[in-house]
Amino acid sequence: MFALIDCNNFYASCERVFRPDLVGKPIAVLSNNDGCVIARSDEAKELGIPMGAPAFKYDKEFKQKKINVFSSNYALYGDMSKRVMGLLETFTPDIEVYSIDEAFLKFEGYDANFDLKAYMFQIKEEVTQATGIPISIGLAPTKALAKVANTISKKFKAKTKGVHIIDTEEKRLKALKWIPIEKVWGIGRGRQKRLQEMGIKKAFDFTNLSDEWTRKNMSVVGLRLKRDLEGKPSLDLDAVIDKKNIATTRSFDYDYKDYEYIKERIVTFATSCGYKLRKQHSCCHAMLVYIKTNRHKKGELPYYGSTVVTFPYPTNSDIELAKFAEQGLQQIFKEGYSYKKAGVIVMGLTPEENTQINLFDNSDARHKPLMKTIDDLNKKIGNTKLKLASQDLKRTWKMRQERLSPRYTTQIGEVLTIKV
DNA sequence: TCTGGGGTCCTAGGACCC
DNA sequence: TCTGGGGTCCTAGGACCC
Repeated sequence: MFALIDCNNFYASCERVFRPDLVGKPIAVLSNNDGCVIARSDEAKELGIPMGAPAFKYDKEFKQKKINVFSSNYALYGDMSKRVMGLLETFTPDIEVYSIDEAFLKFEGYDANFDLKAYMFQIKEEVTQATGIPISIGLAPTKALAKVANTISKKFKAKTKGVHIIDTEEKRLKALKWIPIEKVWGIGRGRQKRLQEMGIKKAFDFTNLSDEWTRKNMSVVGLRLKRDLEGKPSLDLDAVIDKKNIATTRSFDYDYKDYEYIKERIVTFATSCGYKLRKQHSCCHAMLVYIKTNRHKKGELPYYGSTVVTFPYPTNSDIELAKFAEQGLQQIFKEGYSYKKAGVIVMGLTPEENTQINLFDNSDARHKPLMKTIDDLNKKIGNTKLKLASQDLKRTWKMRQERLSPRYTTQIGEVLTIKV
């Protein structure tokens, strides 16, 4: 059996852990730059705050409805996630951390007499008790069905108490006849449209299609999904492996035309990728650089420029990455446009140790100890105090975060103080 | 003025190999 | 007239996820 465990309204719940006065009150969490709503508590959902709502359009409503609004606090969410996942690992060795707030657990070889249902409730209680984060659990013979079960557990919270199990054919059919096709894991906008045109409304209708049709029109991905929904396990736990791509991309606070400004941003994104690469002991062979104009602005010409720079050698040195990033930018930058967003994605990742030595062109060997020194120093004296000369020294990761909560669990200066 | 960021997998087609 | 058969690797683009 597979369990899909997911944290309820995760970011909003994290904010609530250290603010018990907010229990029962509406909470909304904003994206980077305080752009739009990316998480809501149940209360905020009931007040009609939609997912993705642009913050500047909803400011009045936030005030009127007394919604507690927060900037995203990834230091807090990341740490809370680690705590939850760490606890889940104590219940089974077979676990796949699927996202910051979700994990699949696999239960294999349990005795028929073993009460998995009671075990699920035990997990739920222990996690909530130890972290303060409420969770929901779906348990079923396949991953896709566990996802369905999880949806049901949340939709009918009063009845399920946050745990739903699909362990009989009857329950499977009931679930599939209930769940709308667009709510099924793996059915996005494109496939939903096609299926609905064919009159398919529920997951159950989808499972009635032939394997041949599904394979032909939805590739093996669709077919695996269909089998999984039929209760024939076709998706297994994915091993946790190092990332294959690493990206740093940001929207700017305003639109910018100036090459020097964009260059500084791109270089900073490249060094951020370098840091993430070194952290997982990888080098990269190539880098995609892109810039784009503001798609929401009317009357201005839209432009999207992107290019892939391949390197003669793999590297994770900020200095070299910055150089390649600038080369890429020069290829795509066009005067006269106002840019709103840019990004750097490093690709072709290889392990740091066994990089191939090239006869003529190699990463500067001196950079390795230099980068280590920089990383260590930054760790000691504060995040990204030490920078490349091509970065702006005054700029401290310019992001609007006007309603940021304290980093309660990762900064000693920001832990809760108790007054006696 | 203000609209997020970071990933994965699959397929088709081209280039190239023996 | 008739023009093999089987691979690999890479890239771009699509679809999807949280």
